[in-house]
Amino acid sequence: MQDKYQLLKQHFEEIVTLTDEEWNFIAPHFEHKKLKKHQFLIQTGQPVDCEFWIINGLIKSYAVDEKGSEHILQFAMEDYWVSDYYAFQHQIPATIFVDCIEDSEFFCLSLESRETICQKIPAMANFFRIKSNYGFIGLQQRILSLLTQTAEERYDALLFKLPKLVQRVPKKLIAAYLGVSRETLSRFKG
Amino acid sequence: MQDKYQLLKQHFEEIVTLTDEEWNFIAPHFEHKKLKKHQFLIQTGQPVDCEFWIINGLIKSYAVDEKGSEHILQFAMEDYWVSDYYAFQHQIPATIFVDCIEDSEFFCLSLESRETICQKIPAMANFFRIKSNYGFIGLQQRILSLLTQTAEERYDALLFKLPKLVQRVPKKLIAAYLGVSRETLSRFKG
DNA sequence: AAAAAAATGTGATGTATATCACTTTTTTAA
DNA sequence: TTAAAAAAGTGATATACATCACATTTTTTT
Repeated sequence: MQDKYQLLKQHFEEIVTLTDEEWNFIAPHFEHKKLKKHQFLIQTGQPVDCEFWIINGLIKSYAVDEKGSEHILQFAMEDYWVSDYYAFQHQIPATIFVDCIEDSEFFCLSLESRETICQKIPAMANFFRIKSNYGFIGLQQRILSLLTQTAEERYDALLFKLPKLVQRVPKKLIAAYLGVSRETLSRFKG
Repeated sequence: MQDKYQLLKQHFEEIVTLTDEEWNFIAPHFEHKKLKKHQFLIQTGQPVDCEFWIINGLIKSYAVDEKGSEHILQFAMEDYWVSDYYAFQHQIPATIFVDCIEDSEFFCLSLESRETICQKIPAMANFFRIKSNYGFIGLQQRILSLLTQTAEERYDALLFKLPKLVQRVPKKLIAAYLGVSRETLSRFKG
């Protein structure tokens, strides 16, 4: 399992540098876990103990509306972070689901651990700051795409940006991510 | 002008604590500026030298599509941060506009200054990390609202959340923020 | 390998919202 | 304080997309 921790260390060191001493402090805060396809990391109403860093597999976070339709907030694959960040940050019950589209392996980090790490190790505060910045920018781009583009344009853009993801998951999930019905999406492009 | 700097210090100290020495290092990196209604902080094609912390007034950031329509990414009022974060982070020309809806006063912070401050003062790395987190969460909420709600539901939610903003700005700007035409918005509610 | 479940495709129809055109009201500036 | 500009309201019409219903194909499970 040690090799999985090396992946995590490398992930941090893409952005900041860590001494061995720092890494030895950080690593024990992360718990390694595996789940199979269709299993949940987070369910609405339940406490959100962790955020997750994906080692491999494919995970989705999504809201379910009154009619029972899914609306996908994020596809998370290897090297991505995912949680119900609203609930995690405020330490309240989850309002979204997070589950595995494929068998997945990941590390769990509690809010308390994250704060401890960031207080103790400035490089990690910078790591999470910079990651969060990029996340923010990505979401702004997505909001612009929702405001300025048609559903078909958003589909084309996603096909261009993440062609493998579009192959990898059922089209109804792509539709739920783009904000379009699966029937309408099925009529695009050809 | 010193009092304006005190507001900025208080803004940081809502989240982290700073020694006098730290504050003396930080403050000179912020430049105080004022602009009048309709003046630009950022224009597409121009370099994005700064992010901005709003002291007072009202500012909007928005994209303009091929047809010339505005799509509003953010309304920024006192105590908010705003920039073209995509361009700012990557140090490329702006792809959105940022201008004043009302006469406004703000502080400017360059990317270089921000990074210097965060490297030198861990508390500030944590400040920006935490701020960025909240920003990320806010954008996720907005994406969910765009995916799950009708235009009228989004309008009602905004009326509930920021009633004063809805009073304060032309409805066509509210429409451009919600992702609905001004005509349709004008038919809501009553 | 067979049966069940899930995903996909497609026609018919409905609807939320966009667009266009014009009028009225309010705000801004000369 | 008057003219000009911007904002707001509203009818008529157009359209992107949703929904429903059902057939077909693909994947999963036993």
